[in-house]
Amino acid sequence: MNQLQLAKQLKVSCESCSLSDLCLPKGLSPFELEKLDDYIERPRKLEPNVQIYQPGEKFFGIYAVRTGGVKTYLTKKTGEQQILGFHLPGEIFGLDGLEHFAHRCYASTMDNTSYCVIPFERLDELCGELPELRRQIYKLFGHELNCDHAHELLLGQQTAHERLATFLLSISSRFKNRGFSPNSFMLPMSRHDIACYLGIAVETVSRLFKSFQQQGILKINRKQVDIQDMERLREMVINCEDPESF
Amino acid sequence: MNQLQLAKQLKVSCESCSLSDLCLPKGLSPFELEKLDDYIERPRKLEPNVQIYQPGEKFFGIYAVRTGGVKTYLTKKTGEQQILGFHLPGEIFGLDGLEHFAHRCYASTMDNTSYCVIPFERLDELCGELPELRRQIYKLFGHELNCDHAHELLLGQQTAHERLATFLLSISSRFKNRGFSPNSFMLPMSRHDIACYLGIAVETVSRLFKSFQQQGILKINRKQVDIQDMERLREMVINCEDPESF
DNA sequence: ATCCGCAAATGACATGGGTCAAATGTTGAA
DNA sequence: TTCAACATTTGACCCATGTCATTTGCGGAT
Repeated sequence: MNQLQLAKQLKVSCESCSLSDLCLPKGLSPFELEKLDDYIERPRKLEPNVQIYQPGEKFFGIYAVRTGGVKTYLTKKTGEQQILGFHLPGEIFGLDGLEHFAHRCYASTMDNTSYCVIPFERLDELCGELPELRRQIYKLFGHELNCDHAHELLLGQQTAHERLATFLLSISSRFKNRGFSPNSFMLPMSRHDIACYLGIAVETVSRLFKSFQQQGILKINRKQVDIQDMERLREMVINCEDPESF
Repeated sequence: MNQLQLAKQLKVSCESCSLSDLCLPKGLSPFELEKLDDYIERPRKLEPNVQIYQPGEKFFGIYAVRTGGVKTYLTKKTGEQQILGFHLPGEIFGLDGLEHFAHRCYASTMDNTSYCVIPFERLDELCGELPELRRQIYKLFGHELNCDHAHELLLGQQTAHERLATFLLSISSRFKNRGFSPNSFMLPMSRHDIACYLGIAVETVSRLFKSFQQQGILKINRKQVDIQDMERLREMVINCEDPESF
């Protein structure tokens, strides 16, 4: 096998990627997809708890998670962090770099993780030619914004148990969308990260998991979650927003 | 004066708008500006507490505040709202509609307010031709996202007095950017709205204003704020983020 | 001016969830 | 297998804020 063939094999192909209908290429025509495909870097692999970027670092492109999980977060000088989002396979991150073409937050892996990088300059050039790609970018962007808005509602107005319920429903529906069971899944993040995302203390997360379990709403063993009463979980969250849609 | 001249006079001109260096057109060439200008609707005027859009409503375009002030918010079924952002003259809102081409949150005036609407379909067409306009849009997107991230940090990790200090610094620097005094300004929103934005109770806002005043940090009379010790205010907020840049 | 209605401030009290400390699990390295 | 380091759980205590009730103040209408 010569170099060329090898390179071709190694090259990531969006078309063949099992996540392509969840990721950026969703809705693009084969022609458009091929053009985009040429630009995407081969997946990178990282171990758990490795930093991908930090504030001030140059923005190169949009990241797409293939396997594992990534968290994005800000920190206070005193060290506390606020996790902004968890990014599961098929989801993207890195848009925080768009304002100044430099990142504003941190991104780290939570697990063994592989991801693609879509170089932004190339993507932007393509956007000039492909209206459908532009639309896809807008959608992606609007989705990020709406996720952040839902997170603000959670942080500003929900009680601790509402927050945890909202969180579980969100993870559940994201697994479901990806074809996995919505009732039984493995959380990719630590208790500490959950607490940090929800703006509550780790101890509170522990106590709430115990309480949910005692009420027969779920079974939990380390990171394995089994939702036993989805309806009760939904009743705990009474926003005007439909959590399914985030 | 014939109809045509009248129409031309009424037509809003970005070029002549005093806010143009804060708003979308910032950084566009005169040629690009003129093309964009043709599409922008004349400013609309509304009284205080009028709803501009609500969840589910079709997304027509990006809104730019000319005078007054606008708040965007989500609500829980129980009625509590979470204010997502305050939008002052020269600032934009409405990007929550990008995901599904329908809005996901509410937008209401807080004051007598006038605003422009930039029809999105036209804007998008122009984006195909004008790379510099695309870049401007990305910057806008990124800025919105970063503002929301800072808000999440505030809601998740800051104490009540840190929140109020952060809020005052943000408003102050936004007035400053617009050429007004950073030390003396009129808040366009009610105590209730401040509380709702900060995720705390109205009563807490009252008490904190009193406490800040007793400490000689500021003077406050209804909506008139005079910051007397900006440094102390800054010391109260110890994030890794520079609040000036939001 | 006076009155009305709403916004803001104030006081008294209650509590959700934070903090601290200790115990218990879990994992990975040697 | 054992140990060390770290994650998670549990318990006891308490404080920053929320809640509720009342008062005060302002601004618009008459």
